[in-house]
Amino acid sequence: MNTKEKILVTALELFNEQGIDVITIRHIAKEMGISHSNIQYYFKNADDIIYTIYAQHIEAMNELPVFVNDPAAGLSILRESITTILQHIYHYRFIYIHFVVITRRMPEIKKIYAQRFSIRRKQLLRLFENYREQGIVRKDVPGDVWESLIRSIYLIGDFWISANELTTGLKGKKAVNYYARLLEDLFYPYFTEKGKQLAAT
Amino acid sequence: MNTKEKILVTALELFNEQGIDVITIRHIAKEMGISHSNIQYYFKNADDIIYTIYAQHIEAMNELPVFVNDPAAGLSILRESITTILQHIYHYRFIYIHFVVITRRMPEIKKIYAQRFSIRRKQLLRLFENYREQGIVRKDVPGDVWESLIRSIYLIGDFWISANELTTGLKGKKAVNYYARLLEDLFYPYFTEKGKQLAAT
DNA sequence: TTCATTTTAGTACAAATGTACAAAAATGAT
DNA sequence: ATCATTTTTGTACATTTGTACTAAAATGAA
Repeated sequence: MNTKEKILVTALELFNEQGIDVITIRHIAKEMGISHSNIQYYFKNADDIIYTIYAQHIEAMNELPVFVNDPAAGLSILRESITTILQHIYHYRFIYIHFVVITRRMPEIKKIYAQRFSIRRKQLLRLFENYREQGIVRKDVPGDVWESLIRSIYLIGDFWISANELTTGLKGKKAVNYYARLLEDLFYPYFTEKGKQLAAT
Repeated sequence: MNTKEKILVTALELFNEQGIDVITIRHIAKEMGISHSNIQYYFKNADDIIYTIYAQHIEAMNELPVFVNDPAAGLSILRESITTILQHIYHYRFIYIHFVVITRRMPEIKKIYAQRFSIRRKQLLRLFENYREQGIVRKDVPGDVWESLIRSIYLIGDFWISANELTTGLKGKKAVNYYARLLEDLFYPYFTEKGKQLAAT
């Protein structure tokens, strides 16, 4: 691992533990045992590091094979997709803790975020349609409500990290599992009898 | 309005507009046209102001007559309660933007938050039970799922402000109405036919 | 009016941060 | 081994912020 990569790893660790309002380039340098000028050689400032880490995260997320939609898609796809995504989010949790502040300082990130949302929204809508056709979820739910559900899923997906720190304070897998379950429970009332049976297995 | 009150009002405005990571005591003083030492006379530091504003907010919230539960409680109670609460949250929106950072710096706030959650949770559980007995919502939903629903409502309630800034960027009443609707839609699949009819009026 | 108290202002200082720059050290191709 | 390039370090400076302290101004009771 070269210096640049080490900086990114150390920065991620410190940001996750203490927050971007506390950690400066000098802290990262001290933690690594190098001079802060050395970090400056690779990154203009702390925001530059944050941006790079965010880009890494988004790239990793975009490459995930989640919500893949084959005609006989089961509920495991939904479940596994949720867990995988939450794991990635947990790994980069500082981003979500400081999401608004980060986007205020770096508006480009907002655009990247909006693109991702748009893609995932369509994926989810298709998956739900698929489930409807398979009789796994109810057919009597208006389109508006599905749209709202997707918004809610996204909102929870983006801020469960913050909610967790505010309340239960779960760590690692426990946190991921707890909030994966919360998201799954959001679907419960949409299941048909068939859906419930499928969900119980 | 005396100086102390003016400080709180000005601070709230600046925090809401620009964030606690940007606004210092000196900014508030400049905005008010007074010396920063004058602010220091009333508040030890910026955190002291934030804490005072938070306490104000919680006090106002605790006095709200929301989720009141009479035997024939209709859906309007739920709806109006949601809107009222979201309005208050919007007024103090900077708190929710910086919630984690604030609680990290002032752990007492976490305790106050936990108390509030516990009270509201019971209120909501009772209201749901009431609705179940009235046949407004379904009786075939496990207790776990109700618990999850409350958690989700709370999570969205605490972070819709952030989500809004990240995406739609709605202002004032438009924001409140949009997210009130989002929360209401969360209930949709729980309604019985009677509930749906009631909701449509 | 006098005088104690409250309120406001001015100033000063240490610490931290972002930033810039020059020099030293390390690296690697020839 | 030489030398250009890359990497790393040390230092310095302006700015901001929290904080403390003193003095001035305003207030109000006697």
